[in-house]
Amino acid sequence: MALDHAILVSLLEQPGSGYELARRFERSIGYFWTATHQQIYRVLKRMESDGWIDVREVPQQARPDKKEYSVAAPGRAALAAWLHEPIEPESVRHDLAVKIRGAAFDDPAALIHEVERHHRKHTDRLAHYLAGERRDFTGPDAPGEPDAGQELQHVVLRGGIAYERMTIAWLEDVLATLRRLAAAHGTRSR
Amino acid sequence: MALDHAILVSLLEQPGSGYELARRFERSIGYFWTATHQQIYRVLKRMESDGWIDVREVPQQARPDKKEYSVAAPGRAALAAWLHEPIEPESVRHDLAVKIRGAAFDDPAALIHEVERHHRKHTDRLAHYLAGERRDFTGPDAPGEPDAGQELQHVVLRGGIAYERMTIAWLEDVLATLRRLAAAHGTRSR
DNA sequence: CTTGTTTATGCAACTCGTTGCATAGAAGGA
DNA sequence: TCCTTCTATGCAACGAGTTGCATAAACAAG
Repeated sequence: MALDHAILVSLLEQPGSGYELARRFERSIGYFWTATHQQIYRVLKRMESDGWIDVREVPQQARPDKKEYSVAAPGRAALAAWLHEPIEPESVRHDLAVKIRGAAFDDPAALIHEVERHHRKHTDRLAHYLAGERRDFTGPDAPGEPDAGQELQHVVLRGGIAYERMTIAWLEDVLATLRRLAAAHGTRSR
Repeated sequence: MALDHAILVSLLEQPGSGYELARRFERSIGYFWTATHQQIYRVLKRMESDGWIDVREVPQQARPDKKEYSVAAPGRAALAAWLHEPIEPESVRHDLAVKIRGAAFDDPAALIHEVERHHRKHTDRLAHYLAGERRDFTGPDAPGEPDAGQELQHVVLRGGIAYERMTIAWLEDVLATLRRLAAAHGTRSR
């Protein structure tokens, strides 16, 4: 049930509306947690009725009004309590690995394009992370003396970068294996 | 909905009961997909009524009878169809990263023990994977001429190994960051 | 002989996540 | 003028995943 807490952290870093949160979940928070706008609105409603967050109606020109949420004291306490609880290391859900093992019962060569597509996506994501890192942390426009929040955001981003680099290298390993199998199969069937 | 397909792959690699599948999901398949026995029994029931898998009652001595499932032709066809569909790269769910960013609004030092605990767990898991790799693929008792299925299982296992190594290195980065922040905080508060 | 462990299967209730759809104001282009 | 896009919020239904509990046969330990 960490979506609650992910939203609380995001609102502590910067108050905002459900819509703004949804966009953050496509970017920075989305590096390690995904959520759709429906999920977010539902959780916001629940947390508001529980008194964890406050709402403020913000009239806007040139666009619809929005509800800006910010964390209230009980929400902060709930987050602190969660931070002190131990959690289990994440459970993995890797569809592509299922496909790779499944390819043994089908045509391994047919997977090559799919794996190449994933390789491109992860390469793009890595470039995006690295651009964000230069912009916010290591580039010339980055703040000179980072505070604790920035240090922690940076170490999480470094995790995302490490993950993408590892994944890209592994996908290249997968591709080499699939191509070797495809070649061997071609030889045998002739 | 890839649990169906993960089960089909596992049953193709080796037919078995719901209980046996649940144990595989704690081991090899569990490297990239998790499932509880309730989930597994429920899906097995559905796939059986859809004609994707066949059941065989197997009487056993010294333990309760079991139902051994194996993949039927329609199940194999369903798996093949899924293999040819493109899938989106996995969505990440990393509670620990939420905690790390949340620590900016609490005490970063309080997270150190939690991160150390995760570090130990991942170190154990890596050792377990490496033992499995030696046993099944690179050790002296491993088969000399691996078939396609074994090659593909090995490349997936190499992915698990790469993931654990990357995670362990990142957790060390996180620990160094937390300790630096804790020391700076201690200095400032004096 | 009772208690605990392993194998083996399952129901019920609940929460979480996904998908499809609906509404609505404002801006910009065809 | 109509169509699309962007901002902004939300409902309803469904499917996936989790948690707690229940049953039962066999064996091992006390």
